[in-house]
Amino acid sequence: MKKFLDLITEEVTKAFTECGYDAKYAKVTLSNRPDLCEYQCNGAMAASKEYKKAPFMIADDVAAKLVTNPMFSMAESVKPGFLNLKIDEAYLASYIEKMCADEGRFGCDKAEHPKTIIVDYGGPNVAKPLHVGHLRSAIIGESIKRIGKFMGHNMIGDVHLGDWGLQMGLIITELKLRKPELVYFDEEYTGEYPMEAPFTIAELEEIYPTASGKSKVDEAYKEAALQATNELQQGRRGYRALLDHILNVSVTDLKKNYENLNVSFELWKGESDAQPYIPDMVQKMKDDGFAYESEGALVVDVKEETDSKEIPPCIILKSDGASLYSTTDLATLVWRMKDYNPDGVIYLTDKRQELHFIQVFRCARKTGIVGPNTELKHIGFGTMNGKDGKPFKTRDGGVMRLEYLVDEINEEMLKKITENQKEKESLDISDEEAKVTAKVVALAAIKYGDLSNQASKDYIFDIDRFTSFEGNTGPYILYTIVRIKSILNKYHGLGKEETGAFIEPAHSKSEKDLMMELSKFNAMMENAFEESAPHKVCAYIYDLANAFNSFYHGTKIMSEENEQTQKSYIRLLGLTKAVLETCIDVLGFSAPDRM
RNA sequence: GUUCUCAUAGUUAAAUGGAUAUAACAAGCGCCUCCUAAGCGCUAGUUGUGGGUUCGAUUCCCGCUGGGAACACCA
Repeated sequence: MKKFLDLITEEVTKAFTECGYDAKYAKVTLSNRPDLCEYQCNGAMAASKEYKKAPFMIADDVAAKLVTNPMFSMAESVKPGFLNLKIDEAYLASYIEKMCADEGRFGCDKAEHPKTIIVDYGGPNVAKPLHVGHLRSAIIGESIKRIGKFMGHNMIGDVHLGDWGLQMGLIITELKLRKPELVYFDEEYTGEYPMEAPFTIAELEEIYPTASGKSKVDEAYKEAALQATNELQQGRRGYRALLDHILNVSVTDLKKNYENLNVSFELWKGESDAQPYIPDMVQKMKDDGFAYESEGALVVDVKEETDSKEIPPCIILKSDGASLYSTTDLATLVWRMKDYNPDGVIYLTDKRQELHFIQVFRCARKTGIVGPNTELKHIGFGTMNGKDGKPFKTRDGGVMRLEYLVDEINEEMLKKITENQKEKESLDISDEEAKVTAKVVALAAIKYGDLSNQASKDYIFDIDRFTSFEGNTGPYILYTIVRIKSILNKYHGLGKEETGAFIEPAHSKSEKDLMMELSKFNAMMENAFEESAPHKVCAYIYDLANAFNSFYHGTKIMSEENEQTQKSYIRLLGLTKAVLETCIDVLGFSAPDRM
């Protein structure tokens, strides 16, 4: 279905060319003066130079053509050369009606040429609990993935576990110290290893920081850990078996935590999955003459003529021959290209890693790991700060576990719902329902609070503000949906049906405003996908919720006497609800029935 | 030191080069015999600084000031 703005642009373009002006000046935009008009075209001012004519004369010409067009209820030229347009109510209603009929899509067509895009987000380390630093990657990545899916693309989310390197050696070393009798440490052992892990997730979460702490003060301990890491990488059987256990135990726990955030991954690959590809990749880089030795390390030059800053070479192997971050990321690209040949790979990390990705991307292109048809994109997000503007910490200054943060918001929300329940006893919400609802609303508060900001910017995670639930918040959006559900339930509860319903031209200003917002849906979603910008979806549903609440305030739907008009209202409500629900779904949260 | 990035109301955030810069929170005022007042309406208040490009700049370019960040063997 064509975008509303495009339909308008087509008509305006016709008018421009009929008057003898170039089509390129017929650029229509949403009005930034809603008091004067709904859409505007400023092309006359730009055209005045070429045609050596006063801008308002050009605008006058075009306006004269558009006045008689049934698409517009108003087309006027305003000095110095603005062309102001208002949409005809009947035309708008017919567009909204088409949106209603387009079930599930609401006028937003799927991509003609679906792309395969891998989204690399999450990035948790095994054996370590998720902390607030993982929140943004998970939330933003999940939303970008869902927006892409809605647009019809083949989006593949990969959690990209941090499951390689010294941390594994540390855990093995500490475990050996505590339980030397385990068969994993017996080099003579050739039998099957036990199915059950020799530790729980709670123990694992304690073992790692303990080991990490010891390695910093105990040189011999650190040496042992490095040795264990090396043996693991060489493929020592018992250690590989332990790695599998660590992975299993961790992943089970991680899945549970991500599930609570309504975040899921198609792939649970990790850094360790890239290791088998490293030797061949490195050899090829050497053979092709890209990789050379510099200061003891193996590097690939990635600087370009046009760089305004120094881009250091991409390090492929450390002086001691070991691989590192960039090696793993490059090797990961090797298997991603081999297994999926994606049209794009999107990485979500903290924006401080920007240079790393510039190096990796350039290196991947230069060495031919990634061809010219695959787009590599790094979305660097800003830091989640506390109220003081500094990185988010617990009250005693530690790193806050994600679970605790979520629990805290859940509790706040439950309090709020219980209070509301006391005020409106007619709602009759059970304790059980309140609990479930609290979780749903809390998640919306957290996600909307994050996603409504531009990803690249730092933002302030203010629990007090997010739990106050007024204004531009997730709960406000949910509340709007709940209101609509409530009316629809009442309507259907009376045994009424919408058969034969169609959208009537708006009966009021607020109803027209609501329709105008709805008409922007397809263009908004397309734009949000192209720019990987979930905050645009947030801005849209906020506007839409506002438009609905104004309409709701001024229109008594259940007491409307004209049956056909009431049906039209109900149909409009149904569309509003569906669009809002579609939007919050791509943002990664959902609405309760009551709150 | 070099480079990048950000700077908008008391606060938190918006704005493909367009008219009178948009909201929310906080402040003040009003609206529940009416579909959930977690709502609606109203009042007051902002583009760090100096230049430039343009008919027109929050937006593009250059300088300054002030925050944040990155700068080869951590991830």
